Amino acid sequence: MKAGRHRSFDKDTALEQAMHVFWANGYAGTSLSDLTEAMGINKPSLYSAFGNKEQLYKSALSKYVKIHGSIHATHLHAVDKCLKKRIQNYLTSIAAMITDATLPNGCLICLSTSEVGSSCIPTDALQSILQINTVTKSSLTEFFNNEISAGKLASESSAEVIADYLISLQFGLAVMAKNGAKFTELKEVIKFSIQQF
Amino acid sequence: MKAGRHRSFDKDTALEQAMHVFWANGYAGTSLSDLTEAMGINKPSLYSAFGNKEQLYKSALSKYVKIHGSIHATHLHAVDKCLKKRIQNYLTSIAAMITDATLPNGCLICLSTSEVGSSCIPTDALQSILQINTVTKSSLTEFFNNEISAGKLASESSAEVIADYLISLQFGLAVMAKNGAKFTELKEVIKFSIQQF
DNA sequence: TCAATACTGTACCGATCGGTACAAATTAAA
DNA sequence: TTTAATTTGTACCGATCGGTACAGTATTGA
Repeated sequence: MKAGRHRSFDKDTALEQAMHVFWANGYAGTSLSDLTEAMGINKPSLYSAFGNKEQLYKSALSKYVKIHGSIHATHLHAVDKCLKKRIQNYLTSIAAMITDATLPNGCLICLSTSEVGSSCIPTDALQSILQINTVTKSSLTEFFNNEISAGKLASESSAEVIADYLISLQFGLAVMAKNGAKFTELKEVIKFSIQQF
Repeated sequence: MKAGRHRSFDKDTALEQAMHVFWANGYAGTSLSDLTEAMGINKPSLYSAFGNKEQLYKSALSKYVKIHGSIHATHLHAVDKCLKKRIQNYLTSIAAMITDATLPNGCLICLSTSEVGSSCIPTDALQSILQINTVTKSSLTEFFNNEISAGKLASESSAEVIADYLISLQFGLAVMAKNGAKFTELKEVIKFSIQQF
């Protein structure tokens, strides 16, 4: 056990609370007071545990990807279902999350991407955002290439384009959720949007 | 002619420059210094001509809808083309704008909608944003209902759902543009996304 | 018991935030 | 030529921004 006074808060739950604040307000719209209030700690504790606002933001992005970003892809790999149904379940899983009443509306990655190019986003944070989107695109592209190879998807469009289509849909649904769209409405949109498959 | 010193700047071009700043940085990410610098005026001039930051923002939103929001719908009503082609042209027109190198990336309405729910957006501005999206949805719904009545669109989904689908696509493409997507990439996505029609 | 170590709370830092008071400057009407 | 009206630039307002110095308080190991 290390010497010295113990941290009086749980670092992981504090990070989760910070993530929720960024998720609701964006990077530019979040102040340190917003963060410390939600995390239940004061500024020196925040800075000693997480660095600064930008580093906390990057940590929050990572946590978001781990907790709320990666789960949906499991629906894509449910081998017993047809491709169309798997994509529908994938998108529906996202739609459920971005309209979940116990969470902020929308998607943190979509919101962060919307802030790309804003003069308020520090360079390092910007790189994190672009990196996350790059990973998403390449894993979706790989997925669709595998489906094409397996003969489960025949399209004039490349796997890359179809990946872009899915990502566009995710982003679009997330903004719709910000606008107050309900889960049932998004499910209807999803049903309509997957007729190509 | 009214008495008193004349305004030394053109109110309309100043508003247009303010619109570009909000378009690039969002409401929370835009400071008065950003605005006055871009507009080439100082704060008292800004306040006397436009009220305050929030009112200037609402004026910028209106101007955006007028200049960059309403034009695309003309493609939907080109009677000589089939519905699918008209929708493609509509979306392509949007894609061209949100990737136009002479303008900020993305779409101001999409960005504003992403900021809905953030604690930084004043209530009045929020109402403006929601109102714009409501108008878009109802006009698209009306459009699709007319197409259905004219026998040019047969779908299991209602006009409302199809309208939501188009809006979701617009939002999604706009966020893709923020992420650095090129016009040619978005055109491919659009081609894939309109196969239902 | 006593250093050494690590976290907490208070109180502050300079910079910037949105917004304005006020005087100088410019204009049209009297 | 004066008067009234309007805009301009400067210089400022209190509040909040992100960030930190420092003293006090726990805690462990010696």
